[in-house]
Amino acid sequence: MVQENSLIVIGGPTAVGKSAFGLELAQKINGEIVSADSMQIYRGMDIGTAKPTLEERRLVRHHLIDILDVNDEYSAEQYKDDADAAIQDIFNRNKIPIVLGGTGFYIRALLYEHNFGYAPKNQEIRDKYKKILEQYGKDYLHDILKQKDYESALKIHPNDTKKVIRALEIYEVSGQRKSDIAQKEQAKRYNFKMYVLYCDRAELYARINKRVDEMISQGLIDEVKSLIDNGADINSQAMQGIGYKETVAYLINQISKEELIELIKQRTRNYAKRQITYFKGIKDAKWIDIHSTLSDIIL
RNA sequence: GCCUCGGUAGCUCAGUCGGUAGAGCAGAGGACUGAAAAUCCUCGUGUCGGUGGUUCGAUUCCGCCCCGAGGCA
Repeated sequence: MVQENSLIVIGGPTAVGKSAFGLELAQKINGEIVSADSMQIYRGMDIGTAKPTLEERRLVRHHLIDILDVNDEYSAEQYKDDADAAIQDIFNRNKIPIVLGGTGFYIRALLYEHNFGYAPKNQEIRDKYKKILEQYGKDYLHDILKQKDYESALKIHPNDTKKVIRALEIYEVSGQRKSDIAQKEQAKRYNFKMYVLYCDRAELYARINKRVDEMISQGLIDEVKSLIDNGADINSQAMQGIGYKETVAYLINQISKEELIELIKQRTRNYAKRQITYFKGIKDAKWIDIHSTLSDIIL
């Protein structure tokens, strides 16, 4: 499925300025944007995800934004398929795809061979192991994984029950061990040039703080309220997004408005740090300072 | 003015029956192969408010002073 044509990939932590950068780039090189953002994919989540405006989307075509309902589930594997289709479509129209977003896992799944195997989500299996977890504890759960997939058990910390359960799920659904099907080499699926935007930490955090203040004044709270009024499940994947679950806590009077704002800022900062760590792991990426100009880096 | 309770890591606080101190959060670093804005791992020296005294030794006991909260006049 490797393409002859090359695509451009832009990653980086939240609030670093990816969208503006991508918009400018797309217009210069006749490109279209393929979003790699696990939250902008949901309809109705606009303010809290800093989604590109309709105007911006009119200027440059964006793919994989607003394709899901808030209560829909999604996965990296589905993202890979959807992004493949969008990229193919863009190539077919002789334009350049610009994959842009902060969800590193999606980008990696798209760019490199992962061989997820046939092990889709299976709620029954998850519930079964959750029950075991509640009854017998983390270590017991981890011991089960040790018996079934020793190698994976070594890699996954017993406290990381979410990953322990997924490994068990893979084994039970597919009959294969996660450690067996996971590919080590991770061949590229596309020809691409990847860039990660960065700036120093203090500046990034200042940008985040400012952006959160803007989200609040733009009506984040009303956005969450209306999502809920329209039937959004508080426990859905989408509602776990930063800014959303905190606002829910505010709406049921668990925290004050001041606490809400501080909490969103803090969580967003924590998240940005995790993103940076994740992108560091993508070796083919070139890091570029946000203060450099387009011409400094492209072509 | 008097009384009481506080003043310990950036923040909230614990603790030392006298041998110079530790949690949570923040912050930093890391992991991540069908949930990823999720989930998880590692990292804690700071004039223990100031000053004098008792003591081999005080952040811990005593005196005085400063700051904060509350109470009584």
